Amino acid sequence: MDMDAFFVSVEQASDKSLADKPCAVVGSLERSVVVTSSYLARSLGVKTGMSMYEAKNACPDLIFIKADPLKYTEVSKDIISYLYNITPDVTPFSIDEAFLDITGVDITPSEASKRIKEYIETTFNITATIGVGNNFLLAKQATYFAKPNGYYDMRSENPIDFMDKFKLNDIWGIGKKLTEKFKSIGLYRVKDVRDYGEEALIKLLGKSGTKVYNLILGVHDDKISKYQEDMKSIGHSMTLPENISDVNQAYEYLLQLSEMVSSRVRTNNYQGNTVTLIIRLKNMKTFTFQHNIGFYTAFTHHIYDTIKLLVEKNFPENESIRLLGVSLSGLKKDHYETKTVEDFLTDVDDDKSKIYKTIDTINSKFGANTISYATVLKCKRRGNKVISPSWRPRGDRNIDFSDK
DNA sequence: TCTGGGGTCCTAGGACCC
DNA sequence: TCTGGGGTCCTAGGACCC
Repeated sequence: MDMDAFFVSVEQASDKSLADKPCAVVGSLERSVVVTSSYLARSLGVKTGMSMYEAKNACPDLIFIKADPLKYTEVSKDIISYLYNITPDVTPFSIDEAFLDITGVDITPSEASKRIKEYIETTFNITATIGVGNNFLLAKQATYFAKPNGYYDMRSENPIDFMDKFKLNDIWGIGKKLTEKFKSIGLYRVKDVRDYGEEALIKLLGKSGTKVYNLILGVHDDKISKYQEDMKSIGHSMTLPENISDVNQAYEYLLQLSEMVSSRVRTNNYQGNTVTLIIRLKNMKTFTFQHNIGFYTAFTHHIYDTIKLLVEKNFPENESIRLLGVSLSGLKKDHYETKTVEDFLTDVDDDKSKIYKTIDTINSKFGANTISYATVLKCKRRGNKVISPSWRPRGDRNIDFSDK
C-alpha cells in the first residue's frame, strides 16, 4: 500500500480551497525543495526534489505549503494501525507505505484493497494505491504501475514480462546514476540490461551486479521485511539560513546539532562510538569526517568535543559553507536510567550524566527543547522537526513531536 | 532566492595485527 | 641477494531510498 502524494493530499483534505490548485509541500519556506506535489502540479512540470525556484518557474501558480510533521504522523499512525485489521504481518516501510503479507489470511487481495482504500477515503478523504505481487519488489512495482488511486495485481503475468514494462529509472533500486551508466554503454531498456547478463553486470558493478540482475528478473529476498529495529546511526543536518565562513558561527550550529543528536540518542537508549561531521560548501560539494572516540557515549559534550576536534583538523579555510551536520554511529542499545529532578538536586556528585538525566526529565515532561544550551539561542535557525519521509511509524525512528 | 533531511549499504585504501 | 598473506578496523566517498 502506497499513499498517493501523501503530504499534499493531507493538506488538500484539510483545506478545501487547495483542492483543485497545484500545490507542493516543502520542508521550509526558505532554501528548500519540493518534498511532494499534487498530481495537478506534477502534470504542470513540478517534480520532487526541485528547488522552490525551479518549481515556481515550471508552474507559476504553484502554492507552497510548509510541511506539518505532526499532522502527517498522526494520519500515518492511524492508517498503519488499521492495516493490522487485515493481517498481523504488516511491514511499515515509510511514513506513507507498507507491505502486507496476506498469505494464509482468509481474504483476497482485492477485498483487502477495497477495505483499506475505503477506510482511508472515508476517514481522511485521501487516496492510496494497492499493488499485489509475490514479493515486495513485484508488489511495489505493481503499485507504481497503478498510481494514483489504483489497484493492480500482477500475479497473472510472467515477472520478467512485467518488469520489462518499466523504465530503468522506475525500478526500485535503480537510480539516476545507474541509469546514466547503463545508457553510456548502450543499455536503454530493462531487457537490454537483462541480456547484458549477470556476469557482465558483476564486472561492471561489483557485488551489486547480482542485486541489479535480480531486480531485473523480478526476484527479491524481502529482507527489508524484517528491517532492523536497531538503528545504525542517528544524525541531524541543517542548511543554514545563509552561507557562513566563520568558524565560531559554525560552532554555534554544531552545538545545536550535537544536542539534537545526543537528545535523540539518549531518549532511544542508544550509545555510539563514532562521530561524523558533515560540511557542504556553497557549490554543493559535501565532505564527511569521522572519528571513532574509543568508547560509547550518548552525551552532548562527548559528541560536541569530538566535532570540535574534527573541525580543527578539517575546517575549510575561506570557503562558503551551506550546510552542517552531526551524526553518531556505531550504535548499540543501552539502558541509561533516568533520574528525577529531585535526585539531581539532592546529589552533590558532579557527574555530568546527572545533568543529562535532568535535561531529559524536563524535556520529556514539558516537551522537546524546553531546556537547552544558551549558545544555541544565538543561531538564526533552530533545527526544525521536519519529518523525513523515511520516518518509520514504529520503533526508534518515531521522533518525538510533542513540542507544540 | 538554486538545489531538504533522514537514513542504509557498499567500496576502497591504509593501518595494524598475527 | 630484496621485502608474504590473511583478516579486521577505520575513514572518506558515493549510490540509493522515501
